[in-house]
Amino acid sequence: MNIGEVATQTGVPAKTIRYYESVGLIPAAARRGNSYRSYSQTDLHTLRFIHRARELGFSVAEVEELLALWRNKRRKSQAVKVIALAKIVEIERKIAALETMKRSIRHLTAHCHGDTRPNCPILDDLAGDRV
Amino acid sequence: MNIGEVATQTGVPAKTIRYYESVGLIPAAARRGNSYRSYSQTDLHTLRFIHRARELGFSVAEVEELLALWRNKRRKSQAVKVIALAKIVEIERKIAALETMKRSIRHLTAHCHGDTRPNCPILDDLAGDRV
DNA sequence: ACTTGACCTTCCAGTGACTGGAACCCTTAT
DNA sequence: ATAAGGGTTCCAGTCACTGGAAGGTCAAGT
Repeated sequence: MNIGEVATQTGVPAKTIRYYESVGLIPAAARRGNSYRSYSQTDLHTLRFIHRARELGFSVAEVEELLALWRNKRRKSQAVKVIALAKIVEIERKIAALETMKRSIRHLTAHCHGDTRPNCPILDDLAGDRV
Repeated sequence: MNIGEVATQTGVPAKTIRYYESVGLIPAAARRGNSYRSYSQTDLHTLRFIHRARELGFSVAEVEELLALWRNKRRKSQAVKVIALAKIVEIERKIAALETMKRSIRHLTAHCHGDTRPNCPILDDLAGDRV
């Protein structure tokens, strides 16, 4: 299977597949006629795994770990769960930071008239001119 | 005032201040004795504004807009509010995406024993082997 | 006077995870 | 024969810094 077809089948853009190969996340693809990359069903499967893990917020480095675990039939499910739980914590921290930002901005906008006059508490606050 | 002092006073690292200058977010600083950058109270004020805006999640490009608005005494508060409200929407979208990831991972971890055995529903799911 | 250490300078490279684009090759259908 | 639509490589750009090298400057202590 050519890279384009793999891209549509897995949702991973061709460019990204080549990128994954270049950084060693996936092994170098087999080549047909000395130029085109050729992919097997196993490759497809791997790419889908990667795609899904990336969607869940795992970094490429983490996906590498997960892939290794996936391939290792003697793995401990513990190892996988540790990574997943750590990711939840990380996501929660990001959400908390975003919530804080949102609250602050919302608070600011609540006091801004948003009309054609120049007076603006948002700018005043950013400038440190607390009223 | 030297760049180091400005850094401690504003919370913006010296390196970052130079970077801001290099990308034109702040004007080139005055120089003392033909080498050290020298900052005024106005510069401090601007850097604090930038710092706070960045903390709230505004991109450097957006901070540039906000700075221009701040300096423009004939601005309309509308313009500022539009930027702020758009940022809230953006943050909400990010939060929603993170919540989705979190829910998915939490769901997966709930079914993983996390012990020394290899069986792991997390990997099964990533691989697309839905049970 | 000399040295030490803290500060400053510039410039280049690296981060993460792609993405765009140029320049070129290959295949297939018309 | 040619055009469209694949594929290939490699380099540069994104965003917002950050690290590090190599060197200049300054104030204080010996």
